[in-house]
Amino acid sequence: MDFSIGELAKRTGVKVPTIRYYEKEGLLDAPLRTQGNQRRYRAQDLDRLGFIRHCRDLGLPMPAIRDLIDLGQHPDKPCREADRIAATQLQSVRERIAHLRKLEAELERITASCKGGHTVTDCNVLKAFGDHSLCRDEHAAPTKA
Amino acid sequence: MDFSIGELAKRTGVKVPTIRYYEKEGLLDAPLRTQGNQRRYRAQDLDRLGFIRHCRDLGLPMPAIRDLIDLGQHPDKPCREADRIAATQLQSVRERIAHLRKLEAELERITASCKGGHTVTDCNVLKAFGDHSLCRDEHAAPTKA
DNA sequence: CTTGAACCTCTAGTCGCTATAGGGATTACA
DNA sequence: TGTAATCCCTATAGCGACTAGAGGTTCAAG
Ligand SMILES: [Zn+2]
Ligand SMILES: [Zn+2]
Ligand SMILES: [Zn+2]
Ligand SMILES: [Zn+2]
Repeated sequence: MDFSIGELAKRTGVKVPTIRYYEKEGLLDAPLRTQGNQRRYRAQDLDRLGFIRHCRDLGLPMPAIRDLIDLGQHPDKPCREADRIAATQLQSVRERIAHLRKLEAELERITASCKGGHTVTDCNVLKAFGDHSLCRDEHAAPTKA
Repeated sequence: MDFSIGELAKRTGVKVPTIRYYEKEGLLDAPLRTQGNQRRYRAQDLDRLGFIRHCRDLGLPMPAIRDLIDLGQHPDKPCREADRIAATQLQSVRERIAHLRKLEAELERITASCKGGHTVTDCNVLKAFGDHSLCRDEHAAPTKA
């Protein structure tokens, strides 16, 4: 019925210190304890931790996961908030892809700029790294709004 | 000839605390000081900071930038190391893009799973967030080697 | 009952900055 | 020369999501 934190870790693939961290951050409820102060979990904790893990694997930040857990406990609330979280995350992922694609293009150009010389002086890679005017596009990190 | 840290910040777009941080981390040489202990920079520092900024805008981690700066100061060294840094960064960017594309696909599916009901119970978004078996693909974060 | 694995709390480190506090220096202008 | 505004200094703490370690306690198997 009840199981230890190590057991929970084994069943979910989440490391033990991470589980304790999630509890401290309020994503997992504080479980019951043995007389010797060790945590004992139940099936519902397994579900909750699986939910958290999957959300993390989708890249959601912890505040968003907290909000989703809240929603799951108030099933009569409107679903707008959950939808908005999904849409926001999708947008954020797309922005990151767009940014990385610019970096990819410039890095392709830079790696190609090695002219086969043997020394740093002969090679244009270092110049390409240092000189943005050689770049085709802007590629600075977006201001994380 | 010489200019203050604020002036350097203005000319490069790098914030003042960031400049001090780069100095502490050994990317920028410690500049001369006024009698009142304020930093005074010269043209070569401007170049160096520009180089650093551009590398950061290309996503390079600071150790790689340190290595590139070292190479720039020993122009007779072989260029292999610079080429390797560029190739490594390109590969890393491509892996991140591949990962984010998987997230994008799953998040598209999740946002589309809102069936138009008004409450959390009616809406499938929360279920989709919690249940990886509904996903088409693996999408866990790659172990950052 | 003894052993050894697993558990506990607490602290600090990761990365690349950014923000704040509490002071001192420089500069411009009267 | 006085003074006020603006700049600069150091040192420390915080961000996010963990991870690693120290130093000590409890549990379960034999
Ligand atoms: Zn080369
Ligand atoms: Zn560039
Ligand atoms: Zn919905
Ligand atoms: Zn999934």
